[in-house]
Amino acid sequence: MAKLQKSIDKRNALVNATISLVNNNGFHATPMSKIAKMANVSPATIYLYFENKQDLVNKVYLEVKEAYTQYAFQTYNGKMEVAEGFELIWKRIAHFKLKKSEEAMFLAQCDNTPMVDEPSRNEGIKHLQPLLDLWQRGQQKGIIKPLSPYLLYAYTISPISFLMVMQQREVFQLNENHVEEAFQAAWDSIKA
Amino acid sequence: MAKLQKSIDKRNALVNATISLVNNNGFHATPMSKIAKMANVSPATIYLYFENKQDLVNKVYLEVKEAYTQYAFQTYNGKMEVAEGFELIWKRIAHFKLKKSEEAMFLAQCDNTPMVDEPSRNEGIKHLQPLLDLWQRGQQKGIIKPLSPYLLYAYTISPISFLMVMQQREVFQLNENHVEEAFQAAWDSIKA
DNA sequence: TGTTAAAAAATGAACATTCATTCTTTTTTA
DNA sequence: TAAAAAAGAATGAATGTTCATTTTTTAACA
Repeated sequence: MAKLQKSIDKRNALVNATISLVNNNGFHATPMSKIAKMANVSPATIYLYFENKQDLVNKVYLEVKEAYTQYAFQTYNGKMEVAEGFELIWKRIAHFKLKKSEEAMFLAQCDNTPMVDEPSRNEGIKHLQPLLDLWQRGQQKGIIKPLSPYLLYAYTISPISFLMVMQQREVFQLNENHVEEAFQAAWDSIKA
Repeated sequence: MAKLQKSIDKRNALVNATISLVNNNGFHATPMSKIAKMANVSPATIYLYFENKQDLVNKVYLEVKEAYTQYAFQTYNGKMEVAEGFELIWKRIAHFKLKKSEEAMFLAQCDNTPMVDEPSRNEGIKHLQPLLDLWQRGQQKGIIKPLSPYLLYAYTISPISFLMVMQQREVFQLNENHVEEAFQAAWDSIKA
């Protein structure tokens, strides 16, 4: 009786407040009290939804990562042609990073600092498996250069992260042409 | 008479302790007391060398950034051929990021979080000017594609940052072949 | 259907701790 | 020996977390 009626809205508010505050002030300057205030909730309430601050940030990280890969692979299926699949995924990733920049920014911070703990970070890595599988398939068919997946990732995905940061800092405004150019550069650098 | 006899060794120890602790624990879990302890110094002594914690991290950031670009442009001069100059700089940057991974890691953290303040971040950006000049020269000569410097940076430099992180996490061991491959991919993606 | 009591959720204040910074004293340097 | 540098203890503010209490929800029963 009466289990799990905790408000999903309240939880979402906490997650969003965490993302926003960490993006703007950094993890070090984001006290629980501020998160609570922005979510219109008492500080104590956070502890009904999360064990502690570390658990909160871990969970937010994993959920955002999940949303990210969910978005990236949404319209992809394993039977597509390699080139077609890669273009699809690449553009979905680019779209996510540029349109959902709050989430992408948060991920960048998590991926470049020890603010999430090791287990959660390892968990987060697994989500990109479909892309790794696609690359492997491409390599077997001789469509993609026989390089380590880390190199493939470096050439194709990591540039988008940089562009996202520049975009976010309003130092550079990307348009559709840029995206197409960037995709071509990415594809050219890994196609056999 | 007796000005500036403050020990440069002590200052260096503080800088190095900051880099190491921030890399391993994050800014949020790096108290002044720990920095002092690792540098074999009293907490109060830090305030003889730096105004406060923010000033400390700003200065460390700028000094590491300085060392980075110093290293990157060490053997470059503005009269080199564009292709030659680019290869030189690119490889120096790669070398720095992979060999001096402590410093590179620290920069990555600073560049992806609000832990350094806005003025210092802007100051840090200026240091890459010689590379931007080289690109402009290359574009005038028709050697380099007419793309925004942000795109050029994204295609050529930012992949190394990703590889550095993977290297650091011991998830992937780069060798000389990888570096050569990565350079070729970078150059191919921007040459006209 | 309306009442009620137990359970869950939520809260604000309180707590212990940690932290950045400063104060006072001692040590080192010139 | 005077001035700078360094140290350690002290301070006050801030922070993560918990506690005691109130409010809301749920569901059994009249």
